[in-house]
Amino acid sequence: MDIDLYSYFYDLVKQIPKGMVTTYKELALALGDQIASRAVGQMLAENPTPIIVPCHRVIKSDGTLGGYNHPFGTNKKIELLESEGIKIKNGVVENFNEIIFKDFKTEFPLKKLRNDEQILKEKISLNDVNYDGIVAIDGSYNGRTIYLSFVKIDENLKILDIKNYKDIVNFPYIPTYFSYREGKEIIKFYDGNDLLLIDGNGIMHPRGFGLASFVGVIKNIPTIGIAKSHLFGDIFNDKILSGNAQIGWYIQNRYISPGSNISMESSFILIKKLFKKGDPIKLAHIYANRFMESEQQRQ
DNA sequence: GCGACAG
DNA sequence: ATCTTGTCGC
Repeated sequence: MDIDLYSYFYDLVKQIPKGMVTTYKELALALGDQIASRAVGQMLAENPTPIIVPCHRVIKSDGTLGGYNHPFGTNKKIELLESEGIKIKNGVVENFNEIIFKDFKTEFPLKKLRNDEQILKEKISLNDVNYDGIVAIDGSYNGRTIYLSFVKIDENLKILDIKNYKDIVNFPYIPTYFSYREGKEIIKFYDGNDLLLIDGNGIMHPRGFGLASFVGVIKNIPTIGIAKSHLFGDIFNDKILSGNAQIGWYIQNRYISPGSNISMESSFILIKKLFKKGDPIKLAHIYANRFMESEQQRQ
């Protein structure tokens, strides 16, 4: 399923009738997961066609207005809402409960993605396989444009090859749904039989299926997730657990987990070895940024 | 009121 | 990852 979540979302916003409002949370629920609330705000901020897509009709769950991307900011939002008959007092919408629109016609796309994951997740293997080389991957973003770098390295972090790709993403960043933003892009451009080091998590994920697992299963190659911050699991010294089961490692302030086609133990040994020389994701990040800046120079 | 929230 | 249209739980 390759959904353009931006388009799907703007179509949802168009359903809010004049004279009514909805909330960021209700739109997130219509997408299929409340965790997308902030992404709703982000997509509204990027609304390419204000008024046509009536983003001014979206307010916060407590009845206050929330932001508006306009030189006059929230004042413009108030003006638009009042012109549609909405009463606002002290920055709060009156009769909030009577005029809140919740009846979206939707197929809950994020729920669909979660269902699809259940099938893919069965294909995760934590058995070691052979691979050609090691490739570290990172993406830099400017709005909806991604600049992706694939940096082939040896075990001493010596750079052997660099490949860069530029694309427009069709999915916002939503916590725990990072696969559908960056993973789709990695899958689109990567071709080979290397071990991939990916900026995010593998099996160390609330649904056991993070970005590195998504890529590892779909490409059927070994992948390791390397995250800079904590998403899921309980840290005990250098191990990260979910219940009794180990799901990852905490090494040098990084959150490491196998994606697929590699064992927990091999992930540890390889990452330990690489980290003695440096952080491969940081390396890929430098090249992704450099690529982004050089492309922007070309304008 | 402050921190979480993979990037 | 950027540079700010959220929500929940402590």
